[in-house]
Amino acid sequence: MARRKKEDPEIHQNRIADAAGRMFLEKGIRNTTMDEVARAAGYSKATLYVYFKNKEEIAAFLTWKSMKQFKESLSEAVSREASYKDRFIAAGVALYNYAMQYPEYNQILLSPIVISRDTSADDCYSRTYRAGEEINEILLSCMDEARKNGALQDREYTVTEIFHLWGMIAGLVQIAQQKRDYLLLACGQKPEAFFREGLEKIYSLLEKKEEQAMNDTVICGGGK
Amino acid sequence: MARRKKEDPEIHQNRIADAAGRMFLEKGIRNTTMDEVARAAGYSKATLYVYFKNKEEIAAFLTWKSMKQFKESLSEAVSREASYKDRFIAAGVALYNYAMQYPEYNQILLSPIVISRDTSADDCYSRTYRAGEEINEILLSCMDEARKNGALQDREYTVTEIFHLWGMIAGLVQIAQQKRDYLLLACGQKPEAFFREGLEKIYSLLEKKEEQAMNDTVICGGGK
Amino acid sequence: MARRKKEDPEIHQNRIADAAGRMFLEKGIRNTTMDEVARAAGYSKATLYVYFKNKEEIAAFLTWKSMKQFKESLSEAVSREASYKDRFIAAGVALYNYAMQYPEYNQILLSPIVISRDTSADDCYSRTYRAGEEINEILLSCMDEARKNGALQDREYTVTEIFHLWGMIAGLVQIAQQKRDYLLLACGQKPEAFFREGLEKIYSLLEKKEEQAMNDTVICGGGK
Amino acid sequence: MARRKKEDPEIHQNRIADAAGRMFLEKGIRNTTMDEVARAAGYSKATLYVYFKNKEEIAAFLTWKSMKQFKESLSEAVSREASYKDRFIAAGVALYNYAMQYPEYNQILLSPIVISRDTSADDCYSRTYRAGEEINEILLSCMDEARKNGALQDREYTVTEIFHLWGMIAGLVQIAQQKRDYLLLACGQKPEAFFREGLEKIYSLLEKKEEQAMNDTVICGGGK
DNA sequence: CATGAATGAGAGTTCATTCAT
DNA sequence: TATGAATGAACTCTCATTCAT
Repeated sequence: MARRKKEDPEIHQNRIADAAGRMFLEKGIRNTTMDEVARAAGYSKATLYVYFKNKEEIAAFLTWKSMKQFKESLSEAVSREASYKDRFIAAGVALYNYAMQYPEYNQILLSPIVISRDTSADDCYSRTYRAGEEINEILLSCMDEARKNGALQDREYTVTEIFHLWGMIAGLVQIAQQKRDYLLLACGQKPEAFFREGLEKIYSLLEKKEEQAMNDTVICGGGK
Repeated sequence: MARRKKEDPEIHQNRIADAAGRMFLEKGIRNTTMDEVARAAGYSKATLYVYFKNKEEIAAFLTWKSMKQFKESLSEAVSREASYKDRFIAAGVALYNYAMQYPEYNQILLSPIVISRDTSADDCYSRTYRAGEEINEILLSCMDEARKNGALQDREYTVTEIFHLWGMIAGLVQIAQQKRDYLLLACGQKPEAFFREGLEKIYSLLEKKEEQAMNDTVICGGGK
Repeated sequence: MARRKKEDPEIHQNRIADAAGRMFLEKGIRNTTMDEVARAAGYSKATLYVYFKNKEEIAAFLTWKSMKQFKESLSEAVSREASYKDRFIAAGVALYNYAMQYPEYNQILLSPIVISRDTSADDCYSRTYRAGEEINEILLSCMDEARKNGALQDREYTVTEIFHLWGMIAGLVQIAQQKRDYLLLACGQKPEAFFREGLEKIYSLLEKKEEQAMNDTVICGGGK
Repeated sequence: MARRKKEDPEIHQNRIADAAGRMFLEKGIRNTTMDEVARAAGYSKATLYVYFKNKEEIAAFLTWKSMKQFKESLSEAVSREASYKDRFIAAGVALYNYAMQYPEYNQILLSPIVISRDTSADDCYSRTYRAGEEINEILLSCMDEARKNGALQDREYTVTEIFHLWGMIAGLVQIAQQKRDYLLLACGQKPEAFFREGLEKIYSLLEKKEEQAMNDTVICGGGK
């Protein structure tokens, strides 16, 4: 009873963020006014400013929450699949799904990072940052395990490499998402297929050479 | 005579766009007000709206111009280099440089394309679209030539593949650009180096390799 | 035609100020919202901020205008009356009437002066300041003339003295105005009569009186 | 017991009022928020409203307390001095000092009185009102005594006259206080000296003077 | 009694865009 | 064509005050 105080704020924050999230998805962040958020959340506008510094912070909060969700779906994905390749694909697909579900938060995550020197800070920017680190951890350990089991080329996988892979995959997602109509018109290809094929190519960069031997040519031929 | 009338407006458009371009680079598009653009261009604010439908169109116009510039640096890049690998690298670097110079226009190019069914239209969206197609042509013919000369795997290169490559590269650029500070801190790596390494990896996907020759089927079979 | 630009702003300023003035009189400055002013003036709120920096500036503008009005009624008052005593009384009554008509602006005038070092400035604070100086001039020259004509004690009248008189009179006005109800209840006296009597007392301080002559010198001499 | 209950709230009221008083002096009434008062007093904001109807009432309470203080310094002043003139001057100076110390409460006292018909009421407005009456008493009896001792003109001194004097003096104080900078710049005169001189002039209105005697009567007689 | 929480209301400001001339 | 002027529509922020517990 007495210790409800620590939870209360979160309830309201979530209620507001939920409403904002709905509006943001529906109309986009920029086209959603704080008045609309307030109305949708059932609070007064002033109350919004009690729980969030401003509109950007609501978006940042939702970004963080969406990232947490993504992290979970990612770790679920990599632990669900048996083969290492399937894990890789599942991870990529998780990113793809995330970007499709929350395009705007994904955009925010792709914009310049605010590096918080203060690791003890607990604002949503810091949380987002830390969530990013956790995602890196998941991927790193996943690849390391694969390497040890002989599934991947036998070298140390570094954050740099993670970022290489991540960047490439995110780039594919971006094309699949943003150029969806063009892909359909110009190549007759659905974004999922486009992404999937690209993802396989990226995976081939990691594969051990012997087994890697015989694929590829057909892929693209068959892709269409 | 008739031509003269068509040209006059362009002078003003360019004058406005130049001024806007300077401001946009300096302060970013969103943080530049139409007042500032008007002042910098030496016109009244209302006049801006005579030559451009709105602020977004000014950005679109500048995006198109920057894209033209990029197209030229790209075709220069691929024609300058002797080896096909160098051409590939040069093309990637051209994109990298472009994104560094005009991050905001690059962002715009990465956002959803407005497909103009009306190919005869002459607004800057259509022009941008057509410029995009020309860039695709350049890359396609470049790769085709390489293939014919035996530098690349011997298969038909499609727009899809171009987009795969393009997406991956753009993804690397994005990371290099947006996560610059993080890369320096977490991996001690400069963005150029990060990008360069990733670019080489992507190139390796294209390289002719005896062993690599005959695979794929598997992927495609399992992939879908 | 071409030179209408210098006048236009004034028209709107006045229109806004008029509307604001009406509202201010009706509900008081503090209880009048900018939205109400905008509505009453027939402009949008944003337009208000085109012509006035903020609410305070509207009040300052109206204060200045009311002061100009007062200056005129004052100079009319002193030029209308034949005897010097009547002039003095008329001047006091002018202040009384002013304070009754515009209590809030009078309050503003009684609050600390913003001394503008920049005499070339043309904001309404500077104008108010200059109008104050002009009022001082009127009173000074009026008293000087009276002195020369033998109606007042034969000594130099200084700004300090003007302020002494002014302060006393303003003090009476304030009591008459603010303590109106109390005066009626406790002394059964109407504010006008109360003020009038006090004013006569103050005037007696100036009157030439053989005996008073040297008395005063001492006061002033001994005062410091 | 019954008394105890009456006293407890006062403790809190005083604690709050003290804190508010400190803030008010430091930042002015308007610029002090209830949050600040609450923080300074060590209560929650809502608790402020348990002990005071609203912010204005806190100011009114402090005004009353400051007035009590003034009443004491006034009665001390008039009883301390031997000569009646000195008493008069001391009374004026007491007001001057009060206004300098508590400009905002002084302003409040100069604003329209809330006449409480209900003399049994015990809110701070009534208390302030009664304190005002007591001050009037002090001044009246003081002047009456002076008259009886032949120091002042031999006539009945009324509340009206007290208010005349009071108004004039308060007017001088106001000028000395609010126009301080102007006086220094335009007349090179310090506010204290300015006030002192004016005060002496006002005193001269009361002095016994054979010739002045009947002059005054007429004025007052004619005034009504 | 004490208070955490919520809020109505309004100030101030910004800006892209429109419109009459 | 060019533009001065006006404005709708926000966002951001602040605060006194209320109310349920």
